[in-house]
Amino acid sequence: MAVTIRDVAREARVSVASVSRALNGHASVTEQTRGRIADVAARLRYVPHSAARSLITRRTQTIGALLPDLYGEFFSELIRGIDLAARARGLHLLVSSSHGNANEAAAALRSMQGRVDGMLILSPHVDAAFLRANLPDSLPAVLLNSAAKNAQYPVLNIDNYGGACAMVRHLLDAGHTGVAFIAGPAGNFDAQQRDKGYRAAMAEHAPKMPLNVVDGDFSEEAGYLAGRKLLAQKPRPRAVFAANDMMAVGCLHAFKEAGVRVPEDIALAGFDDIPIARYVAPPLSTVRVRIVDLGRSALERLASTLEKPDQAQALSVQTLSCEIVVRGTCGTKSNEIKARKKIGDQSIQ
Amino acid sequence: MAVTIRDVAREARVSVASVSRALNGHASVTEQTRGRIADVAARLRYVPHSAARSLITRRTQTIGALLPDLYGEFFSELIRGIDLAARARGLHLLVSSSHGNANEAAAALRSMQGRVDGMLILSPHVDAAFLRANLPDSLPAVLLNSAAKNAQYPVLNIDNYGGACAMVRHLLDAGHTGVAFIAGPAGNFDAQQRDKGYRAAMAEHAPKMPLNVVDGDFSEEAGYLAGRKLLAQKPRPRAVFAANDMMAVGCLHAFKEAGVRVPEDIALAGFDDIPIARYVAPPLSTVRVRIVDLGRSALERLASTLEKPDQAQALSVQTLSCEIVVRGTCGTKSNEIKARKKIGDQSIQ
DNA sequence: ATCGAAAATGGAAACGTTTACATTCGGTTA
DNA sequence: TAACCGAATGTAAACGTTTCCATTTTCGAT
Repeated sequence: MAVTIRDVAREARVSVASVSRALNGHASVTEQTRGRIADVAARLRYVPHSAARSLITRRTQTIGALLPDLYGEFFSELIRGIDLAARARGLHLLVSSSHGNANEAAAALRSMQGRVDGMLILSPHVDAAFLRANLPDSLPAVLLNSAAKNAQYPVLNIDNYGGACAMVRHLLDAGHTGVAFIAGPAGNFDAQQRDKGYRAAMAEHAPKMPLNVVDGDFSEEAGYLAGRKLLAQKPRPRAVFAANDMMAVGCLHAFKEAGVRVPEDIALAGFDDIPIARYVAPPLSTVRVRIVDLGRSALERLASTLEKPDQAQALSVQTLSCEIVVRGTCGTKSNEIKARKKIGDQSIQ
Repeated sequence: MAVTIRDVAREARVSVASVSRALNGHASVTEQTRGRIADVAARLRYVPHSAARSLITRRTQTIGALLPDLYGEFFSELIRGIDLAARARGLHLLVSSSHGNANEAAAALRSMQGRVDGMLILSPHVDAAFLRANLPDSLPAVLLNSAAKNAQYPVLNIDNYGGACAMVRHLLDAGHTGVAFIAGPAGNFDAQQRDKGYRAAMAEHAPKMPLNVVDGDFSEEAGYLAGRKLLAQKPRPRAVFAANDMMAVGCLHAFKEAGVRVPEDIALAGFDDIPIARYVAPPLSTVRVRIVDLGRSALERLASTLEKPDQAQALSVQTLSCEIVVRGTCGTKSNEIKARKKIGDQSIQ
């Protein structure tokens, strides 16, 4: 049925070994025979059977991406970044969402076993114990936005802390005396780091102001509710920093609904710079995360680990910088394009 | 190194054949031995080597998705739908974007050869000739939003035509005497169908009104330029229907910039219902496409073809219905949630 | 008890590669 | 010319499964 290496060998009057060598660019095969073999292979439309090849080489040329979900612009961009880098290296990409559920994640991890040369794992929930239980030691992996620094895997994080600091500081610099914070879900690593950034910046630049944190869970709905709660506070906050953009958008709706002007009455800022941020009215000031770069870097990190497996460099934690984007909601005069401020180190430790 | 079926067999004091049968749920293996084997396998953390299995079964349990790009909410949602259905069936998902380039698409197709049991191909550009040249006959595939109805593959389309008709009719019913249309890129199948829908609806419901089509390419920028062009027309159009939401958003900016009120002075509508549509001011009326369902249906179609390969049902063209979503920009009083109107057949032909 | 059929199990081939090792073949050197 | 050497090519083992077929076991019927 399908044409195999044997067919090519027979047709080209050589052994299968020569075909293999010729097609894989090994040395020690005459230019002439190589040419003949290539011709025959092309004519027969020969495509090596990848399973057979993987069986003997123990390589699949595929990397797996385990995501908590596939919903929303964040994952879309992340996958795009990963795909970009993967294609540049001739690697295939096997994606799987785990729906947040730990059991499903474990199952996904197990079923990817043997199908991939390495894993990219993005899950705010995975801890070292989970990985030890479900990832064989032999399978290289890179963790994204993970708290598991104790693990034996390289970790790639967003500079949530630095970004939050910078935005809070920007709001304070703009003259807003009090800055409230809408927090993210409790167990989420990103949310925790942003919260820490808020607290640190307040402590440093407005030590006398009380902290003002209301709960949230990264959803638009939670942002809306938080917005209403903030409006009900007796001395109304002058500025609000939401732990992500979707909550900021919900909060903005609450403010509009109540007839509160943004940014005149209350300044507002988010985190992530999702596309929607540019389109709400007024456009949302936020902290930009270069998600595509996150995906790309993660894949490149993994790929280099794959190429030289015994490199100790793998064990470090890298942090990707963010930048604040000033648009309409935070009450600074500056224009969106000009007022970007680079923050954060490219890499820590 | 890795534990193989042999290790399990030795440990359980049976032959490899029995292990294989036990683990694959074949009949004719005692409940007792099955149990013992399962225990040993679990204890040893045995995971079958998928390449070895694929080699002999000629199945990979993986389907490939070829996309023109991974940019934007459309693909994100599509992948989500595909992943949802794939996981439900225990299939893996290999994604690859081709960057629109035909050569790259061909390369991607070739390199997926043998790694997948079937392909989902979304590309407004692929035609029958391309497929014949790059897809082996033996590889099942489902085409999405493709014009290639002459091909030997099942096709799944969005009801672009019906959706456009319905929206134009809605605008006319709302009392807007003239409806202009911002077209999409010339070679794009979706764009063509939406254009046809516009013309058909105009011909049927406003036969005396002249057609009014300006060029576009699905980008926000093109929408903005088209908006300015439309404002410059001597009898200014009363309503504008953009072939997709991004152009509608750009158009909206042009209108706002010129101080033209929407929907009082000009009504506006888009197509796709991307998330941003809800957040612009006023919220954009549009035609909703249930992208997740498109992905899900495509995968299920492919999976059923995989299960019974010789079914003739494969060759039909299926069309997924759209619904119009009335929000703020089209000058109807109705509320977003209530005013959805189901249109289009679930399936044609 | 014996037989036979059915059920359970085992042996070994096959899947399509890569690669270590063996062989052949020119050509160069003593 | 003999001996040798390196390059080119061939042979066959190995990778880890599944499955066909053969063999053994079980068990009910005679």
